[in-house]
Parts: sequence; structure tokens; C-alpha cells
Amino acid sequence: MRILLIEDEAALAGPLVEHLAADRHLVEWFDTLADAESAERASPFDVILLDLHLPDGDGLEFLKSLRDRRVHTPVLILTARDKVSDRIKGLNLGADDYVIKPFDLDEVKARIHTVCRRGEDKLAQITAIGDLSISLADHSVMRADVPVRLTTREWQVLETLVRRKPAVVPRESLEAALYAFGEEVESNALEAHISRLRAKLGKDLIVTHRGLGYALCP
Amino acid sequence: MRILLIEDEAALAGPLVEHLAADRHLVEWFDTLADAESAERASPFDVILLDLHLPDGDGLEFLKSLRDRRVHTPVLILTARDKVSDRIKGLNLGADDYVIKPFDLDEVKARIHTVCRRGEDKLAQITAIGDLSISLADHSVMRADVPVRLTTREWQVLETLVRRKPAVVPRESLEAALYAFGEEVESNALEAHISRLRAKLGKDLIVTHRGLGYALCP
DNA sequence: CGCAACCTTACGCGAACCTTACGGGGTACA
DNA sequence: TGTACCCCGTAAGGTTCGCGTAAGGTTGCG
Repeated sequence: MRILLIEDEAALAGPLVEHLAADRHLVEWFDTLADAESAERASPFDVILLDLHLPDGDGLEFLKSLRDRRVHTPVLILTARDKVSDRIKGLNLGADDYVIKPFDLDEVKARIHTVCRRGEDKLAQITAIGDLSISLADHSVMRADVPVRLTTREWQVLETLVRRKPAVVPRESLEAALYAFGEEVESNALEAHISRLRAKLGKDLIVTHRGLGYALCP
Repeated sequence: MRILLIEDEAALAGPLVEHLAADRHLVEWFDTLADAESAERASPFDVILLDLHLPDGDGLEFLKSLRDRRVHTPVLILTARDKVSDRIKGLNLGADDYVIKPFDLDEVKARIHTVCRRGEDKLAQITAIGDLSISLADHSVMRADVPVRLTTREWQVLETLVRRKPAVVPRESLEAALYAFGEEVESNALEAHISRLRAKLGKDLIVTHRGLGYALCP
């Protein structure tokens, strides 16, 4: 999952990034609203973690402009215990939840999880296709009851396909899910990953729609 | 798990009771605060689901009196989307989380789960993996019924891995568990400990997730 | 047939990781 | 004060492995 973290305290952000990365998420961390905004405009995220107190402006303004632009990405506010009014404003402006600093890393993970699931209902459950079952919750894949080990990249591809099932996902979207802003790749790396995924999970799982993209088998 | 549900709308409560019962929970449902309070006094619950708008009083009052009585049972508030201030008051009075009505049944389940997990005490249990058993309580490890001597550092690594099982634990988390603030280490000391642990406990116990961290075998 | 999109596979680099030996520093006991 | 022991950080050298790259094959559509 692509996560946008907007937080200016490195002491908080660092461990959080590590913790989420260990959960196979792609986290992009910015410490100013300006940078975060351009990243968000470049390509959409699945969740936004937003600190309200930032060097170059008010996080609530950012949230408001986001919603004004009809961007409905779930927003999780990171707030200090004593900033009650900020929390209220945030919820009124369309934030989905908040976490009180200093936060427990596992709690943030859990909140991200529930917040994401609100719109997507069944996606958090286990997806079963043929002889394999994919659990978005704990990032595991079983094929005929034996666990399959995927690499980070492979998992990211599979995850986005599952999340958008049964839609056809254009390769640009997949590449955006793999590579952070500024580290794009100029080769058929994506095709290579698809190929390796097919080798591990079966040839029929991912179907190619020529000129359009990829989709999971129906 | 014993769950106390306080909710006066039967249309909401009914399906929720069924859904939780299907998940092997024991749900007791009351539609007045008076009944709920006497039930709570009679014997403690593991979680309380609390609607704020009730025929015989304010749910927040109930919550406050609960906390005043030093009852720390996790409380999950059921609230309407537009009652933001109630939510904030609830959280300030010691509620643990809230769910917005009309709620998704699975979401309520998930929230109950996370809320309960916070205080859970897993210290007493013995973890068995393959031919070895690990007791967090008395800091001992047995391999095929013979005790294994671990050094302090080795034990700290193993313990954090057990506590987070089956999650992948980033190396930063492990290092944080080993070294206090200000006495960090700049070498591959952690890797050395992992290696020595593997020598003592078997090569397959700790699996490496390249770029992410370590985890106990599944 | 021709071309473009896509598949597969091998290769190689570089980073991440493993192993092992060494030595400092602490502790115990005489 | 000396000696024996052992924990543990350090560093060096070796190994593994993910991943991007590119070359050559395959598919499919006009």
C-alpha cells in the first residue's frame, strides 16, 4: 500500500517508516506540506498520515484543500494529546481517524488498516482464487496450503491487483505503486515481476489485457 | 469474550449480537443504562459497546461513573456521523475507540479486537516451535527437553521476536530493544547475535526477510 | 506479413546479510 | 593483584539474493 507520511519530527517519522516498511508498505515521507502536496498530485496514495503542526503551514488547510479537490483518500491525523480542538476540526473537515502522539506503532498500523477497509469492505478478508488464498491483512500468500514467499516488489504488484479486482489495472498504476516519486525505472521491470509472480502463483492468475494493463482472473 | 452491548435500537443491536455470537463471543444486550449498570456490577466484561443516546440517560455519564469506579474495561462508543463533539467527549472521558453508525459489522469486530489486544497479557504463555519451547515468564528456553543457555543479549532478541510473532520485526526495533537511548551501536552486532542464536537454537527458527527484518518461523 | 506489445530468461551488480576470529572489558575467585 | 573466564562489540571477508537490464522469443492485431 502506498502511504503518504507528513511529519516534521524525524524522531517520530523514522521508526514509523521502518515499521510500516516492514509490513511491506511503500511509505513516502515528507516534512513539509509543499513537498507532500506535489507528491500527492503526482500520483494518488492509499492513506495519508498527517501531522497538523508543520513548518510551512497548517495541516488542516492541507486537508481542506484535499477535500476541495474531491480527493477522498483516507486521512489519519497525528495529534498531540492536548490538541482537542484540532481533532474536532479535523474530523469536521473530513479526516477519517486520528492517533494521539506519542503513538504506539502497532496501533497506527491497526488504524490504517481499519480506515482503509471502510470503503473497501471485503478486501481485508482473505481472497481465494483457485488453489491460492491471499491475505491482505498479514501479507501472506498460500498456495494449496503451503506458504509462498514473495519479495517486496512481487507483493506490491499482487496487492494492487487484488485491491482493484476485478478491474484492469494499467501498467502506469502498477509502476506508481512500485516506485516512489523520482525513482522511476526505464525498462520492463514490471513485466519481469509479473512473469516471476506467474511462476510462483500459477500462469493463469494474472491475465494480460493487451494495451490496457493487467487484471486478476475473474 | 464477554461483551456488554448497550443500545436501544433493536434494528442495530440484533444483527450485531448475531454477528458477534457467530464469532464465539458472549454478548449481553441491554437497552437501558440502569439494566446495563447492574449487569456490569454483577460481573465484569471484556469490552463494552456503548450507545450514547439512550432512553434513561446519557451514555457519557455512564462512562464517567464507570471510570470513577476505577473500572478500566475497554469501551467502544457507537455514535452517529454528525455527533463529533460526543465522540471527543467520550474519548476524553476514557473511551478507547468509537464506531460510526451505521456501522459495518466486520469493522466493529475489528475494533473490538484491537481494543482488547492493547492490554492483553501474553507473558504467562509458553511458545512452542518445533523441538523448542520458550517461556517468556521465566526467561528460559528448552530444546528437545534440554535447557539452552542464552546470554542476556540473545534473550532480548529472542524475546522481542516471540512477542511480535508472527510479524516481521525491523532491525531498528530489535536494536531499540537491545540498546537504550544514547548507547546505540554502530556495527553489525545484531547480526552477530542472530547468528549466535541460530547456532544455539537451530538454523530455521529465525527467518530473514531481506530489507525488512526478522521473524520467527511461521 | 509486419509491427508492436508482451513474455521469458539469464546475467550481473550491489546491497544486505552471514560467519568467524579477535580483543577489550567486566566479573569471579583466589 | 593476578588469572581465568566469558560476554559482546567490532571488523573483515565471504555469501546470498532481490532486482533492474537487455536480448531473443512469442503472441496478436491490422
